[in-house]
Amino acid sequence: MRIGELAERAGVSTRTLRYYESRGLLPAADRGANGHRVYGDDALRLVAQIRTLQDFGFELEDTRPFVECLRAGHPAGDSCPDARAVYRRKIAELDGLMAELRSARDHLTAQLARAEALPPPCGAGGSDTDVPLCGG
Amino acid sequence: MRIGELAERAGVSTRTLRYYESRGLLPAADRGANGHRVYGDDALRLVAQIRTLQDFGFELEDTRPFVECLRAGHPAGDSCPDARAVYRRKIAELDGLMAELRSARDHLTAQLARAEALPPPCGAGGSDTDVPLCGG
DNA sequence: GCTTGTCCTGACGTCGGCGTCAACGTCTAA
DNA sequence: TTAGACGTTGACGCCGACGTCAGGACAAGC
Repeated sequence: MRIGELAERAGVSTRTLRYYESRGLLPAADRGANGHRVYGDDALRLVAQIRTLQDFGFELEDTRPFVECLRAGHPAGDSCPDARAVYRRKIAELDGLMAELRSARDHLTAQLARAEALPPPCGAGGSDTDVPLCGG
Repeated sequence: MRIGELAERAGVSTRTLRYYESRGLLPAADRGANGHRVYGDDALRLVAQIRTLQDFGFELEDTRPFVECLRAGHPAGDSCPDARAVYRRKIAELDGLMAELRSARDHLTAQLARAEALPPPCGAGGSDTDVPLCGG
C-alpha cells in the first residue's frame, strides 16, 4: 500500500502521514525502488489509534506510547503500562481543566447576573438596546 | 504616565501594552514631544479589565466590548449590552467545552478500566512493570 | 564625553499540526 | 509519446499573544 491509499483509507491527508513519519510515529514499512513509501495493513491500525486519541484531545506526542505498543505486536494500543499511564495523566489533566472551566463559568455567570441587575446604561453600545438614550 | 510605569503598575510587559495598542485596544492617550507614549490613570483600569477577562479564558478580541465600554465612560466594562452578550456567549462556549471534556474523560476512564481488567502483557514497555517477562 | 536608563519601530521566533506550494521524479493508460 | 496521476523533498504560511533582539533616539547624571 502506498501513501495515497493509506491516506484515503485512514481518512487523513498524505501530508499528515508524512508528518507522523517525521515525528517518528509512523515510519513507512519500506521504500519501493522508486523511493515511494510502502505500508503494511497494520499501518491503518496505527493511524486509527492516533486519530482516536487525538479526538480525545491528546497531543501527538501523547499518542506515542500507544503506537509503540501496537507496533510491538500487542493486541491494543493500551495494552502497555506506558500507555495506561498516559490515560491516567490525561484523565487528571482533564479533571484539572474542567475544574478551572467550572470556576471560570461560575464566575462569569455571577458577573453576568450582577451586571444585569444594574440599571441599563444610556446609549451604551449594542444596536439592539431597547433603552432610550438619556439626557438631551 | 509612560509605558514603563504603566507596565509595572499593571503587571504586564511593555511589549504587551504595545501589542494591545497595535490591536486597537489600548491607544496611548497622547504622545510626548519625543514620541513617547503617555497614558492617563484610566489606562490602568483598561489593562486590568483585559487581564481579568484573559484569566477567564477570553481571547483578546473578546475583551474589546468591555474595554470600549469602559472607554466610553461607563462605570464597568460589563455595563454595556455588547459586553454582556460576550459573557453569555462565553458561558455557552464553556458549557459546550465542558461537555466535550466530560465525554472524553468518561470515555478515557472506561478505556482505562477495560485495559486494566486485561491480563498484563509480557514485557510491554514501561520500566516500572512488575510482571515477569514471558516466554523464554 | 560617557554611561545608564528609558523610549521608539520593525521584524523574527515560539508552539502544534498540519495546509499549501514549488520543483522535480516516476509510472501508467491512451 | 505524452498527458496526467501519483510520488518525492524542502520550505513557507497559519493562528494567538506575546518574547526577544536589532538598531537607533533622547535625557540625566558623572
